[in-house]
Amino acid sequence: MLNVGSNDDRATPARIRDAAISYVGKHGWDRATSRQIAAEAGVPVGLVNYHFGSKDGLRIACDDWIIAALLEEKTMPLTTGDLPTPDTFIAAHPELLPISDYISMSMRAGGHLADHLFDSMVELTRQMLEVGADEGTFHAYDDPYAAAVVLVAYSIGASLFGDTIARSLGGTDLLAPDTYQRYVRTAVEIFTRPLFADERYLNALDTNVPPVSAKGELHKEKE
Amino acid sequence: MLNVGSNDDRATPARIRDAAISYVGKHGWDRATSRQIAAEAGVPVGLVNYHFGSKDGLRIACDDWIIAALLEEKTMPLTTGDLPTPDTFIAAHPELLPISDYISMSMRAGGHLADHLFDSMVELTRQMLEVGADEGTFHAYDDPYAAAVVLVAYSIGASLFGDTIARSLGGTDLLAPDTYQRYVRTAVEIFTRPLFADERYLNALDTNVPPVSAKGELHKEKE
DNA sequence: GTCTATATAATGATAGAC
DNA sequence: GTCTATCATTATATAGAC
Repeated sequence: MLNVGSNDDRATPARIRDAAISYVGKHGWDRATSRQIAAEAGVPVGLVNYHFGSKDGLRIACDDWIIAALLEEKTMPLTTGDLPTPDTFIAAHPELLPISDYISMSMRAGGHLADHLFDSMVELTRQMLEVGADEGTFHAYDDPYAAAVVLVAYSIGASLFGDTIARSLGGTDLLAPDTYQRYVRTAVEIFTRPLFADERYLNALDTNVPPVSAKGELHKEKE
Repeated sequence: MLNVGSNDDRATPARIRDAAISYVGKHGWDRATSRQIAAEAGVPVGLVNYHFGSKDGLRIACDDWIIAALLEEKTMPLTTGDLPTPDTFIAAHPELLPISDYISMSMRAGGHLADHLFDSMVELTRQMLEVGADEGTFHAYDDPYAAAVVLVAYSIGASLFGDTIARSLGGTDLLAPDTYQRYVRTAVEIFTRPLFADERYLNALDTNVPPVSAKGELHKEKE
């Protein structure tokens, strides 16, 4: 899949779709144009709309293809202790690497694909938390589903800001050995040695004393 | 600031800039047009480029104004045990609420403002980790700066996916009392009771057995 | 199915009256 | 400084030859 070699026996719609996934992965849908995608696919512009109807039709086709491709991959290693971060997921499935940029872009942009991926990651994480809790390797949280939701949001944040993290850590590529080691070591330490030295904040919440707002009244609206 | 009431005594450049911040906060720079921004500001299109030269000039002016506005706010409560998440920061500075959407958009899009905000949040978090470690309320991590970087990436992820988190938790608005309580309670529990039930993963890293990357070596400590 | 050429609309930016 | 009118470009989408 996503073969960009010389002997290209893919059908035209597949070539256009793969070119779109590649190009959009670098520039996003807003900045990507039908002409640029067509040029990358080596076809004239007219064929894009002939096969997909419109640019939005192409986007939907790409999203659907991504979802279908991820559904075929069910070998996520639930046995390891690693959380299903995008990094570890891609590491376990290098054949999905060409679409990883597209996925990142989609998470940034939001929308249906982002929601779908978020939900899938939550479900995977929830299962891993369950297995880990049974095995005694993971802590059994009071609200396991909510814990999965929050952990997924965290891991996506780390994924989207991989380049920024690398830069902050003095490197250029997060996957460079030194930088990646420092990053992973820190992340693992955070989930091994709790940030809060004791349970005072948790107890404050459980005794109905919200620590954020001084007046104990949560915010009303967000404009 | 960002007054959109009836008695609008702001100068025209300020009105255009505020309208841009508001509109871009909802739609992003790519989808925002000069005409729509001008319409929201109640001025003809020509004035936008007259005062800011170009659309990109307007963007730079907005970014600079945001940075300046945040620089004026130095009252981030370092004494509390709260981490400087975007939520808590906005909660501490409700006058910045009109620009929170613009900030979120900028973090999604990346670029100089996003990098600047990320670095600022890292520095704030690093200070809080230091203070908290001295006070005994926070854990003293082996690499405090890297810990701040990772925690900021996590908090931004939670911030960018606030709506998605709310939806996953069965609500529509993350700041609705029930949903927010469930979210905060879970986040606090995660940072109170470590995900990893023991130190085996941390020890595995420290004994030179990287779980993800094939070849790895222990990094040298931060400068 | 494929390709060239074109229609239509919207954009950023500017010229010039007031 | 403000506003109207317009230019030049570029985008999506389509028509029609092959």
